[in-house]
Amino acid sequence: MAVTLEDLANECNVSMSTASRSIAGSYGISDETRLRVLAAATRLGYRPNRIARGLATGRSHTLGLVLSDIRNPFMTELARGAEDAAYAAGYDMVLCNSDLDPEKQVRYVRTLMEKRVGGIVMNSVGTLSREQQEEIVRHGIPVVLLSRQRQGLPFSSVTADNFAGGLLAGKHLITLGHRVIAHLTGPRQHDNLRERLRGFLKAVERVREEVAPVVIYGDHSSQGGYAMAKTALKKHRDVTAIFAANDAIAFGVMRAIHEQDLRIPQDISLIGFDNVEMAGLTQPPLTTVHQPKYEMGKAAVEMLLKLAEGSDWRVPEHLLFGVELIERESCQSPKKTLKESITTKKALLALAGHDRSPSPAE
Amino acid sequence: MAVTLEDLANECNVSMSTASRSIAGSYGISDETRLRVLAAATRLGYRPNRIARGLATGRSHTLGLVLSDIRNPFMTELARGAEDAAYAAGYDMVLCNSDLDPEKQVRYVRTLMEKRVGGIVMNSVGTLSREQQEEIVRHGIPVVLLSRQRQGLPFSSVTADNFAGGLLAGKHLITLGHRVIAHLTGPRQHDNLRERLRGFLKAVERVREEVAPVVIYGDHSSQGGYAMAKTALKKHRDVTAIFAANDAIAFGVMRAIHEQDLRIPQDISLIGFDNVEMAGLTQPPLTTVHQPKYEMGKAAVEMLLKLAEGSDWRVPEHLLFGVELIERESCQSPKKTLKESITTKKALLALAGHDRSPSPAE
DNA sequence: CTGAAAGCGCTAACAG
DNA sequence: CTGTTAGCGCTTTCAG
Repeated sequence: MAVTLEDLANECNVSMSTASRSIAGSYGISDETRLRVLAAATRLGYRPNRIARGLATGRSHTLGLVLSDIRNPFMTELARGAEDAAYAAGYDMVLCNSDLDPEKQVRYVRTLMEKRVGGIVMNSVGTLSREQQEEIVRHGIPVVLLSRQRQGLPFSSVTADNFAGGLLAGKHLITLGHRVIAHLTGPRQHDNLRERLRGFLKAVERVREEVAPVVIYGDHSSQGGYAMAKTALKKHRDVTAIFAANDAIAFGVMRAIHEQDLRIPQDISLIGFDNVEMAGLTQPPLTTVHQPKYEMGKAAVEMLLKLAEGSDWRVPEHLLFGVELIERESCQSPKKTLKESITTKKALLALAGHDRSPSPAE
Repeated sequence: MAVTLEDLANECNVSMSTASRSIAGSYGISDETRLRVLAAATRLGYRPNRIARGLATGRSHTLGLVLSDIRNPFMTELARGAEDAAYAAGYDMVLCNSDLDPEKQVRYVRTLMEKRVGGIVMNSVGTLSREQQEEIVRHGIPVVLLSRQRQGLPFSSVTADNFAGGLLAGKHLITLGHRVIAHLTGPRQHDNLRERLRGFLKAVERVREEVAPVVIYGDHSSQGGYAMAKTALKKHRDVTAIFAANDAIAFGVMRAIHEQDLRIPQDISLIGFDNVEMAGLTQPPLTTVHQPKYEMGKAAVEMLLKLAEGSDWRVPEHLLFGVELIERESCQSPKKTLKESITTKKALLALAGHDRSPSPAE
């Protein structure tokens, strides 16, 4: 049905190899024949069959991306960076939503391996058993872990500096003068969240005698954030600031705070983590720790491609991206007097030091 | 390097066909040999090479999904529905972000065709030239348009009832008593948006003599929404309600309204469209028109699979999903007296008729 | 129930 | 510069 290379060769009275070379643009073909073949190709509407080519060359020019759920805006950004890098290199990217379900995860990885993809960017290894991970290693397919790390396996990784981020957030709140700070986070086993917590605690440590950190574990989603905030606000009435372990949690917190008829930042300061797009659009705009999500996704497939195309076996690389505090309008110093309970935006901005103009004292 | 079917066959002292049949689980193999082969397969760590299989069978068990940008939460939801349906059917899905760039679009579609995918779910046809669209038709690859329609081409489609949605939104605002309503939308050529506008205008028409609709065109993003709201609020000071053509626009509108020190819904009612997840998390939660995004994505690949697997040529199908008004807290009747400028949530809910308990009068 | 053999469409030595 | 010849790893008639 479809026109094949052989048809094309016949049409031009050349051998298949000549036709093949002309299409591929390889060396050793006279301009004249190449052009003739190319012309015939468009005339006949020839489309190379990449799967045949893949069988012959052993490379599918496809990559796999497995993550828990593309609907998470954080992942979405990673995915976009990854896809762009793949596209730039002439690769396609198959998307796999594992939902952290071990069975789906395994099935996806198997399929990818069976399709002989050039490599896999993986965001969710946690649920893979040791044995399964070793199966992957044995198979020899390049893998890079994205926003995730794993000890003891020869997988490369690209991550953000979660510890530094936690430290940054903690410091910011402390510098602002907060002394009773709640940190709302997710499951204890979650490596990234654990690092953020560690960073936060480190910040607190420096002023150990005056600061009371309260750590609440829950679901790292907006629902979880809502629930955790409710308990935090009830149990710890003296809390003046909340550090949410990610922006989704922070959104839930905002809702809870508003429901209590409290104001952000006048009554409670709030800081998030990730800097997803929506963080700039809430009321008030959320101060948060920025992770270079797009760049991380991009870097992950670039690293993967190096592994996939480099013939030699290399030791795993680990790329660590820096993070950055994005100051918006959800934090201010805790109010001590009624007077400091400022409501006009202008005054708030001035207080938060948002004014970018050169300070007169400098 | 990798163990092949031949290796497996040798190991078991059977022919390749027997081995093949055992793996595929086809009929006509004694349980005994099948089990023997299967055992050997796991023992040797045999992984079928799907690309070889694809070449032999002519089916790649892969689908393509091309959309403008996965970072748009609306698309993300479509994509997830699509991917789930693909997974359920044993297909993989390659993700293509076209950015509405004609060149990328073409390159993606070509690659997909060359990889002999079973079909393509397309959200962005608009930028394809007539000629290119016909190339696709000629190629014979199944295509279903997702959240997009195209006249004159034999492409199936699944869309939401945008007209009904616009009507719903308009009616809601009018019923609430609003008489000066602004509709903030995107480019005029955008089919879905045009339908929403049409629905809105239809709602307005019924009370033509008293209602003044003002339509503002801009960018259908939060930035665009912000900008459009600014002009709307400046030029039309009597506006009491805004219908944003999608939730992203609405988020920008919220920001603009807050910046003017106006309140939602006390001063301005706001209604969106799409019902993305974040709509339930803003302050106040956004009233909006729900599109069954996930289901639409799912339905699109199910339809595609029918086309891909059904041998016979069928006429294009068009699936139209209903929409639904989700009443949250961003709308109320326009205030006429100072007294009606209610601020407590309880009173607001009562006013908006959110109380689900049986009304005493019924 | 099992085996032999002919491809699927393309690439890649290896000769000319 | 161009043609010949083997495969790549699997499925699938067609015989037995």
